[in-house]
Amino acid sequence: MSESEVGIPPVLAAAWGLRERSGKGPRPGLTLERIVAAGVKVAASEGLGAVSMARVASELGVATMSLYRYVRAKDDLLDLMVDAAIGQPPPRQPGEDWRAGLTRFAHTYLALLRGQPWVVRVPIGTPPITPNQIAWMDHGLEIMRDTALAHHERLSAMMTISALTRNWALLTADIDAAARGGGISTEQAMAGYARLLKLLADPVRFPAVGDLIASGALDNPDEPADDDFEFGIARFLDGLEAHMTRRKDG
Amino acid sequence: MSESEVGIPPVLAAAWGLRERSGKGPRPGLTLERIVAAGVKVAASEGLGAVSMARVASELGVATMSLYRYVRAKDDLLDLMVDAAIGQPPPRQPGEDWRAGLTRFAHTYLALLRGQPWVVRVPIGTPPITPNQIAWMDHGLEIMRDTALAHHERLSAMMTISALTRNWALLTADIDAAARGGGISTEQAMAGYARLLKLLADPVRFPAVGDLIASGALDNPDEPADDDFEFGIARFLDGLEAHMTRRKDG
DNA sequence: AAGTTTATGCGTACGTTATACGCAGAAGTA
DNA sequence: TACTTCTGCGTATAACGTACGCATAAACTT
Repeated sequence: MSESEVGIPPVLAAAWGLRERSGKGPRPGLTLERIVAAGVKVAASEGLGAVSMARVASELGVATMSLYRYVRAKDDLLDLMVDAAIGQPPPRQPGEDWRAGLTRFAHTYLALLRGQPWVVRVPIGTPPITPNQIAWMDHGLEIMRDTALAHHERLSAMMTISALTRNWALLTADIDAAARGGGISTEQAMAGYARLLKLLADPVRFPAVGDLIASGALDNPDEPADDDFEFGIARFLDGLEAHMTRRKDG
Repeated sequence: MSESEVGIPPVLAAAWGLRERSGKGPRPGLTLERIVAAGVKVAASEGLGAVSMARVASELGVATMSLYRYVRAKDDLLDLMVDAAIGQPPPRQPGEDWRAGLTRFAHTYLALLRGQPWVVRVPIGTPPITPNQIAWMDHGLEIMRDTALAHHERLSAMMTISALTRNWALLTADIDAAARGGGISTEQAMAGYARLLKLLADPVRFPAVGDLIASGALDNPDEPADDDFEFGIARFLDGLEAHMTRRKDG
């Protein structure tokens, strides 16, 4: 306890409900919860780009600078908004084995991010440590409780699944946003991407991409099926399974 | 060719060198390449946050608005900067099997992103389509050429490996940035995170996280070993392998 | 009851940002 | 020589995050 006498960052104290009011001074007219909820509302209806301190304040009918009595900076607000948006993880299913559990985890998380596409656009600046993020992490680790995996391997598995899910949510959200921006359907936006690839990627210079295009893999608009996402998750789970049996047998 | 008569977006035309000069008018005093290089230089030395149109222009000794003759918006510049920063992929190793190839791909890509941490902080808005991104994609697909994977599976594999690599690069860059910001070492920053987790995550409310902490998995600072990253990639490759043999045998 | 302490709401101000607009001048073409 | 087209860029605008300080409200102290 010599040099590392650093306390808990204010945002985290707020997120974990550790803010002690001294009792003095005027009674607060706002709560962090209301501010965060207002931010989430703006983000949900108008996108993350519309979330400014002024916009959130006007949503609450207060002055912009009033928010700074509850939040040190906008980044803090964004972190709290993400925590509120992901909410609590679903309850553990009793008879579920680890593979079904992790698959369900990925699907639930993806659906959640799909419902609030702005969440994956919030720039990340720290490892996850807000209450609901920890709760989701706990949920995932719990699913792997009875496996042969080491603890750090479970953590790594959680990171992998989260990363793949977030990445897929971001990619599809980008495509959707481009589609909405151009007034076309998601399928048309996908087709537009395939067309661009054909136009720009010379098959002589990029033979493997040329093969990909020639294979027609990009032509069928099976986008809503999330095939690529499923494939990535399933292969990773295959790998986990192989790793476990290898450990048991070896 | 009825309604999809949309042309190539200007940024992409620029990135692929498809800009045709009419010959008229004053000779341009700048080139896109110089602008992009200036942006990369600023990002490399002062971080992505320091990259403003004004800052890049001053780096070149021109007025801010001059840049807009070459770039439609700042986002376009950022996209071109990313493309320039990742550069061309390494050459294919002759006798390398797909597994060794994809492993090397991941390591090379990670090293590249580590060397320019700002790259993973550029907000992504579209699927990858700039020349060097396509080149990397081609490189990855080429590695899988002789495998039993379907084309869309190869694409999915590329996406998975890229996502995991980018995610890991971002996470470690965040920790490094926090460390530098607090004037401490990366190991100390990691230890600080573990300490926060211990402080905030109640083992009764979060039993699995409690177990993780109790296991001591977070205490050993084996950060530079990139163990978690390696594990994720290795399990995915295990899964790919299992999938292939299953396909061959089935 | 009076004074002290501390917190709140917020008006004002500042520095930065991206970028729309339009003009002067350069280099071609007719 | 006239006309077209493109360049560099000065000016201006709207939006942004947030530092600062003041008036005031509530509780604690004496």
